[in-house]
Amino acid sequence: MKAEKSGKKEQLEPTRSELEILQVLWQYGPNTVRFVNDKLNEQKREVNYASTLKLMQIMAEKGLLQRDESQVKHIYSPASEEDKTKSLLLDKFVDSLFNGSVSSLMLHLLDNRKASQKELDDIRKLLNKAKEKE
Amino acid sequence: MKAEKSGKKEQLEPTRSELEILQVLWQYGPNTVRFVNDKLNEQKREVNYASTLKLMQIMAEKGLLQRDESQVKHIYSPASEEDKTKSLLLDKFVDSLFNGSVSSLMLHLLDNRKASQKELDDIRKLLNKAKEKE
DNA sequence: CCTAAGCTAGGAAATTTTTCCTACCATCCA
DNA sequence: TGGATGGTAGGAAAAATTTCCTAGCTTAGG
Repeated sequence: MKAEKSGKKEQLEPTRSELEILQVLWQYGPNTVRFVNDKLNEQKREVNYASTLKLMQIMAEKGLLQRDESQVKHIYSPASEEDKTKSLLLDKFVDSLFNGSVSSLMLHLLDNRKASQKELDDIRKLLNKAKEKE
Repeated sequence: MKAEKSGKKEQLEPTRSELEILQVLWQYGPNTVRFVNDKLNEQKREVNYASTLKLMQIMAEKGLLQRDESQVKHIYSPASEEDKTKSLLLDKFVDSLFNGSVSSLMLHLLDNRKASQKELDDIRKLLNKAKEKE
């Protein structure tokens, strides 16, 4: 166990599989295991129902998900906000790969041609907005 | 085994620990296990020499590292270019977290205040350069 | 009421990743 | 020459992650 047993609910990093589940819940909102499992099978890959169930139970234990047990079919939802979780992961990613430098990250993105023209424009707008705020 | 035994040398994703090692090699260039292990202990966390050795051996087997055995002290270097590996990881990251949308990623970065003023300027310059190329 | 269908929970096991003990080989130098 | 030092290799095993079998409970339908 890496996490504290009690006390601080500091955000912890989801694993790969856990992230897949979070994505479904982010996209479709709080839902049952059955629903999530179906979506995983549609959108990602074949997974057994019991596997998804187990994983979501574990995530609830870890505090990654919240669970409403008032119904027979438990409803799970992300415990932390989507933005917060993504930002955490993003920070770690930038730190680990680009030494914390966002512009260095951008450089790679541009080289990649991963960004379309429209996206470049969007990004420009974002930057201008950010500038206005100052 | 997920990887092919032979044939295509398609790029495979380094694990977390493997990434730490790559980072040292990227930063300092080809080096010995001893060197890498020392840097890991200085910069990251405590690791046993044999662990680092083993991991680097595995990475060499996988094709993540190249190894010069002509000396007693083997010299390891990344098998793939830094940029290429980082771009691969970046692509996967953007796909998995932001549905492939770079501007959505940027939005998060800006909200994060992860980017300093200077960095924002740098990014603007990058974008302008990208624009000129068109 | 009985049964089929669907759900959760509890193991257990398979896989993947990480760690490190230990044997053995080479080199340096007293 | 012989011992200390420092290197690689080969297991083995610990730890973390993922998978899924199965028992037992609940509910809806006939």
